[in-house]
Amino acid sequence: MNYSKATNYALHTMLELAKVPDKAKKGVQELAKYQDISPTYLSKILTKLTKSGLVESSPGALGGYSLAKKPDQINFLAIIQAIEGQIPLFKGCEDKANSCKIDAIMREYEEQMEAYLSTKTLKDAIH
Amino acid sequence: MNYSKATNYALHTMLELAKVPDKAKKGVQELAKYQDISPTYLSKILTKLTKSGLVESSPGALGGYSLAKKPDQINFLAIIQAIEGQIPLFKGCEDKANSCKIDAIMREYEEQMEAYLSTKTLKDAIH
DNA sequence: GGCGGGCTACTCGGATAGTGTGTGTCCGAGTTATGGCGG
DNA sequence: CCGCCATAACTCGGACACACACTATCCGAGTAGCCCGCC
Repeated sequence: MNYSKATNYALHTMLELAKVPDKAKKGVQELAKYQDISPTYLSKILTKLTKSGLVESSPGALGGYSLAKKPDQINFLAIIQAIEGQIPLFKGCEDKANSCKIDAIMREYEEQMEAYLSTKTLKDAIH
Repeated sequence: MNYSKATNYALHTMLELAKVPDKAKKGVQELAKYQDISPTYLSKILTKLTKSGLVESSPGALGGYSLAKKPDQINFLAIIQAIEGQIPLFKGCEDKANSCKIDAIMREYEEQMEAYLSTKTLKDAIH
């Protein structure tokens, strides 16, 4: 139970994109070199971020990626869920109906965590 | 990123042990049948719980497992960490020193989660 | 000088391994209550 | 009737397959800017 490396890469990549002024484009090569990973792998991560509507891609020469929204409108939860998926972090006992208190506690726990991550935006990460 | 099935089994097993009055013993066979898993596998889970000091085992005939403490003294965090280990759920950038704001946010997030799970005990799960 | 085609740099997406972890099973060893046997 | 011993039931721990997700790479396809040559 821990977040994948891809989530870490995604957060740092988003932070890099947030640092440049006003949605400027950055190429995968440059972003990958910053974190010492292969550009091809980072490309797959960026694809997920694009499909989630967090970044925008410009194909062709001089292309690259840029933020789709302003840094203060992108929260951590959206980034994490874009990579990890929206799977619940605890699969309770589906069969034994609703009498299971454990499920209730874990579900409440999950909601609280999502609420916390929703309040943290990229703007908070740029000091 | 989600909790393993073993954690789910562990929580339900602990809950079963908490339901019987005053630290009564229960065999692995009985506990396993309750969740439709093999007794051998559940035995491995109970071994981890024993090493963490959450349950006590009685070898020999008529042996079994029982809670080591009272239900209101066993919180969810202890059970989860006994199974999952105490690994941090987010490995930040160790090399790039302390300037990384992402690490700070995620560390704070982790602390808040542990604080929440510490307040929930087995007693809360028995209604 | 203007226009079009090839070139290049970049993203996009799928296919494909390697690797590690979680899941589950099997087997032998150690431990203790129970029942039987002999004294 | 009492004590010793074999047996059974259970836990304990390691070793071992198997499946799946994560990680990472490679390759082909598509797209857009740039340069060169032709008209």
